[in-house]
Amino acid sequence: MRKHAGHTTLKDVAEAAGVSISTVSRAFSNPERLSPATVQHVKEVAARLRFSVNPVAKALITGTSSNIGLVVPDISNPYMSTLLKAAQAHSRGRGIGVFAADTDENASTEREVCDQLAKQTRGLVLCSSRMSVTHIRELAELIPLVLVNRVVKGVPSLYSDSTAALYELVDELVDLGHRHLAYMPGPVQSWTNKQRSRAISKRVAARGAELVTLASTSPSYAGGRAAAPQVLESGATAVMAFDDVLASGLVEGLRRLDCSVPRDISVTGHDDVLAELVYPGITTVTGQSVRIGRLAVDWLLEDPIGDDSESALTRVVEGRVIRRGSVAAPPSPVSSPP
Amino acid sequence: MRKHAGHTTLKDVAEAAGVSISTVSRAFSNPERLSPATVQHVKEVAARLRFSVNPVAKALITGTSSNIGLVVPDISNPYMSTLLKAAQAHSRGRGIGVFAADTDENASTEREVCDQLAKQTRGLVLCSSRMSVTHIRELAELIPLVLVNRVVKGVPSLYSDSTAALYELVDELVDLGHRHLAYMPGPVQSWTNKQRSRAISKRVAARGAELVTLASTSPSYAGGRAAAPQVLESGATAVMAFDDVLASGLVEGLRRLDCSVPRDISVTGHDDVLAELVYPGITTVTGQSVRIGRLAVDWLLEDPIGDDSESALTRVVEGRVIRRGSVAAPPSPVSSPP
DNA sequence: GAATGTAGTGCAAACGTTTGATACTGTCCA
DNA sequence: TGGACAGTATCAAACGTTTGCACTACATTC
Repeated sequence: MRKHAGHTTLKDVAEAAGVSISTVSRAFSNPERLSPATVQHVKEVAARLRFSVNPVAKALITGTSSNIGLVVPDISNPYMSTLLKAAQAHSRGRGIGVFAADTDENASTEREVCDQLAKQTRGLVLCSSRMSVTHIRELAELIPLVLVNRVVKGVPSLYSDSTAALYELVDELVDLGHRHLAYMPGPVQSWTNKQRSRAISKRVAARGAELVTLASTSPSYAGGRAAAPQVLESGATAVMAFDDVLASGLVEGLRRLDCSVPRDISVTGHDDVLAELVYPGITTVTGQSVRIGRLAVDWLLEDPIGDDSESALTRVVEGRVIRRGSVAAPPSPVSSPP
Repeated sequence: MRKHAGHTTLKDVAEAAGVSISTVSRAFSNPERLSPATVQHVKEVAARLRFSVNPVAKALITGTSSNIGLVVPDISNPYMSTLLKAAQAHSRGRGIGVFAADTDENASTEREVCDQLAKQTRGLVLCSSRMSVTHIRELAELIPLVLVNRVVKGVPSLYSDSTAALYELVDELVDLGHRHLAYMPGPVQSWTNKQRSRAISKRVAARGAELVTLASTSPSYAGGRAAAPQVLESGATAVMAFDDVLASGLVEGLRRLDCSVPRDISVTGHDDVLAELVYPGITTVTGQSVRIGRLAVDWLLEDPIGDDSESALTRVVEGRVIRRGSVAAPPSPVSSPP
């Protein structure tokens, strides 16, 4: 900050321009209350002195800052980095800075980070928060909040609903002849994981097929890869993974076991990130990261004049299926010799 | 921030504890100047009132904040997200928050972002900065800076030097029999790109082989994939890519052209991120993202008592080769029928 | 020609801290 | 008994803004 070099302040500009501090301040924040001539003069002097207002002093006096915080469990997940990039670009367009923080999937780290952020930002976007409902509510008392991909009653919540898309996917798999499906779960604390799991098991049951939920692993590529033996053991002919990261890890793990996707096993992912990077491309559901990133920022910055009814506190974008090459009919059963 | 709820202040605590504001302040910032009894009493009251100091007021008065900024050209590049995570975790351990910003590979966005950040942070880590030397120097006057993977005279610069590792890689390729190598470049403004390009062409020339530098593409997976036809056309039997992202894109692009890695063409990457995710695993050079992230933070936070000699302004970590499955001997030339 | 209105500008308080200077209270020693 | 000296605690100024209020000067109205 300063100390390093004497930043120019309102006072410097005021002296140089021969006006009062308030006048300089108003030249920037409230120019219509000044004569056009004064405004122009002040702005010229300010530009010459390379003045720009000190955001921390401004934040202190106005009680609000031009920064928002964005908290994510894991920024190396491409879904999150895409969302962050979108949110950031969008905010910049509105003169708002984004304070991004990674919590390493850890609820208590998340809490610390949020407390820290709450006092320096105008609001927080919490992505896939791992905190307890209680803590989230508590935080919401302190600072405006938008929850992404999680719903907590009474707190603005924005998520991508992929129920319909997952139904569609299950239907396609069953229609292709799959009778034994598996679900590869994401982080246990994840709200989204519960949603996806529920949607899938509901539809699989409705279609009279069988679903086994695999043991939960690290929500990473390595985690997905490591789960491959477990998948084979389960006897499933199609695996629906929590997200693309797990799905692509699984595909690689299966390959190492000489099991080919989609010939031997079908695999689906979620979020449509990374899914086109691997071979074969993975059939997935869009996660709408870009759109959600922008919407979250907009909502957070919205004037809270809107009604507070429960329905107004939930916003949804719909996911849809993206078909790539990781799904096929199950291998025809080869009767093993008795 | 506040306005939403009445944050408790020093004043509130002071009243509740029956002491002066300064005493409360010192209970936190300078407890040895108070009697132990007072300190304990104040801290109890403060805890009961859930008080914690307002960082913006503190920043204003002390002229320094407990936040640092970290600026990256593209956070979705796994090298950068790994570095960010490391820097952030490390900073948190030291009570420092990290303000992360993505510049979309754009020098002018970067400049804006830095100016904005400069006034609210105690220092900036600029990763693979795309700004001009002039702008960087200008910024360094304003605020403590650490440059990562770029060297500018007079400004603290930290980078991973992979010259030796690249020499080693070139040697291995040539020793395997490759005579026609290609370099797939990264972003043109990238300092690292120049370094890698120079090291490779120097060594290839020294070994009497031929090197063609491909046209530069978007530094993304899609960019690498799209360059595959150009690679085939070049006649090279081994391609050294700027980084793993490009390398893995290229492998996929080649596969789509029915060209197998490493049977038909050898490919190497750089940074050791993503390189194990794809098939085949890509032979690469470590980028030391985690170590660099931590070192950068440490350096930025160091008391600047050290000498300012030129040598003290450069810190280096060495890259080393990681061998995976993407390198082999060139295919034996099949004489086409006349 | 006095009263009123209005546009432009300045004064000073406030935001929540930190911190050097200062005041208070004992204790100890001469 | 008085003075010196710690050890504690308070006072008040400062950081760089914003903003309600007051003030000036001039134009307009009666």
